[in-house]
Amino acid sequence: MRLSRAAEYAVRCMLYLSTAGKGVLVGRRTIAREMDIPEQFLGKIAQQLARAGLIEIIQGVKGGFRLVVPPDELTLLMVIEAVIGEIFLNDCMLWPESCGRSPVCKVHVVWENARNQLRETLRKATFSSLITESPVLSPDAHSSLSLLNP
Amino acid sequence: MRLSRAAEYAVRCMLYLSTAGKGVLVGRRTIAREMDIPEQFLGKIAQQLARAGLIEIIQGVKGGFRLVVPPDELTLLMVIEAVIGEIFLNDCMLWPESCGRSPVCKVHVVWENARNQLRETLRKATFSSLITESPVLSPDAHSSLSLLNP
DNA sequence: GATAAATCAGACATTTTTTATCCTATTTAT
DNA sequence: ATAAATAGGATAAAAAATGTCTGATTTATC
Ligand code: SF4
Ligand code: SF4
Repeated sequence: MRLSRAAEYAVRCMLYLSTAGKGVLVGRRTIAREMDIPEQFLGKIAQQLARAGLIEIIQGVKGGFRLVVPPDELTLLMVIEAVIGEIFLNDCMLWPESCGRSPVCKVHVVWENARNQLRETLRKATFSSLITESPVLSPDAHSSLSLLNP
Repeated sequence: MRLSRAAEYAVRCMLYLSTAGKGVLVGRRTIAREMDIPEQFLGKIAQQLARAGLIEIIQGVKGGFRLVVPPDELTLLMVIEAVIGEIFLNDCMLWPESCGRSPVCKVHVVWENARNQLRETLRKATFSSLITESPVLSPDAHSSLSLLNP
């Protein structure tokens, strides 16, 4: 029940590219060094991000990656699911037929809600909001903090 | 990013025990057969549930498992975390020192909120509510459904 | 055009996690 | 005593995650 390292690397890569700005070309080596990602592994991850249409990969001398989607349209969910596939949390979400109980199972419904909630939270996190310096509390800080003391 | 099969089996086992009622002894074989769980594997999982204080294991002829906690105090979160450990979603939740960015990282904060939200959802799901027959919409059906159409 | 610097993409290797099963010991009702 | 049941450590098999290697390809520059 944890994020894969590959997805975390993808997020870091996109943080760097978002800071550079849409369309700005950045070398793979630079990103790997600055964000503590094994360079070859980053190559593999970048392939997935490119296939998902999030970045463009440039070959040759002075090659590298460039952001295709503007940071304010790019979400954590997009980046993570580009790498690990759609989030389902429980197998019976993806294959309801794998468990005969699914049509009447209330646990199934809980997972459904949990999944929607999680994906919604990740969808709301745009990269433009993630790369801004953290000066003060965000507007919805209260609703977030309220979760800490239930 | 998916629940382990062991945790799903644990949930099913506890569903069965909750239906039987607190303190009622049920044979391991019975549970395994009724809930489609490999019996030996169920034995391993039961050890974890017992260590967490959720069930009691009785040896000998006519042995089996019995629920220690009343179903209305037993939550999905308790059962799942008894098996897979506390949910953290991202490694930097458990070990903030694993990433030097954690003190200022806004992604970190998103994961913190997502984690709290998920655990809260699972904490609200008591087994007494999970085993009731599903006749009509629950009181909070609207808030749940609203997530489906964001 | 040749060269060199960069990435691509498939195959391969290693490690970790998950999912069990085996087998002997122990417990307990009869 | 016997037999039915679970305990618990060891082990095995499978799957997933995490990288790395290598030859091919692309492209700026000389
Ligand atoms: S028992 Fe319910 S939650 Fe578990 S796999 Fe079946 S449908 Fe899904
Ligand atoms: S970059 Fe942020 S989210 Fe990723 S590991 Fe570091 S602190 Fe956690």
